[in-house]
Amino acid sequence: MDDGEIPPAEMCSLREVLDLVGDKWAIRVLVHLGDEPRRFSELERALEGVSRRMLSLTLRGLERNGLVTRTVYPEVPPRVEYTMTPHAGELDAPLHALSAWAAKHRTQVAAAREAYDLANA
Amino acid sequence: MDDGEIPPAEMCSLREVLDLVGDKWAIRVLVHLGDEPRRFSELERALEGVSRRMLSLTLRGLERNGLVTRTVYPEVPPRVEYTMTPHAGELDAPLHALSAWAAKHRTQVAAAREAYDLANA
DNA sequence: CAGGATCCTACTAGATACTG
DNA sequence: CAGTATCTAGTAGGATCCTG
Repeated sequence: MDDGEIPPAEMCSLREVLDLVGDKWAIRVLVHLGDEPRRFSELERALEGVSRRMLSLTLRGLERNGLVTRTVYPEVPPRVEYTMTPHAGELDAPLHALSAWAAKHRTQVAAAREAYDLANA
Repeated sequence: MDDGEIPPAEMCSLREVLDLVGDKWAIRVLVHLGDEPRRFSELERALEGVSRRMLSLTLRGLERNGLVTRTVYPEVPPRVEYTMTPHAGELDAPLHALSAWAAKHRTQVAAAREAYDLANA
């Protein structure tokens, strides 16, 4: 038995990451944060389709898990800036690897889907 | 502006992968499949907590997207075996990278969460 | 053995309105 | 500006029963 596969011990790690950034908006938020601080309304405009509520919840989750820093400036009108933490920055490489996989296999996946749907019409 | 971050073009790739394996059971199924063919009941026992329904739906989804092959042996009682496709096999490395990140940052994430919860008690 | 069909519930997320 | 609160529709998922 060759053992190139993922041992059960890593499973929980995998689930942990997905619980952190697997939902609909978390990754988009992180990607759009990049290394520049962004304001709430900037993100709201950039992430087309996100509701205020979901953006708020997503940011709170990311902040809670230490992936995003929230800074409030005591001005009028209020200004709040969100920044990626170094932890989140290190997620960049793994995410690249994932998206590379997707790019490479996109057509095959699409073809498989079409074939499947055709067969089960 | 240095540009180590993920360009928007990769965003959709990322979402695609997550749509493929981001749900509760897909990755666990893939991991447990490894390179050995597995039967439905094997998976059902191995993935503690999965319902028949969800295992069935998950497998169908993976099959539809070309990540899993389903083979029916015309025997009595019936035997069905599931196998990872090569495409899915190549997902291994990216997933490793992700779980490595989780392993490395687990304690910090946990600490961040505790701190956050404490602050917002 | 390997599921499909059905029912029912609990959480998710959108829309809208209001506040510091 | 940067959110929170409330209400509601849609969906994911568990339990149960049935079939080739």
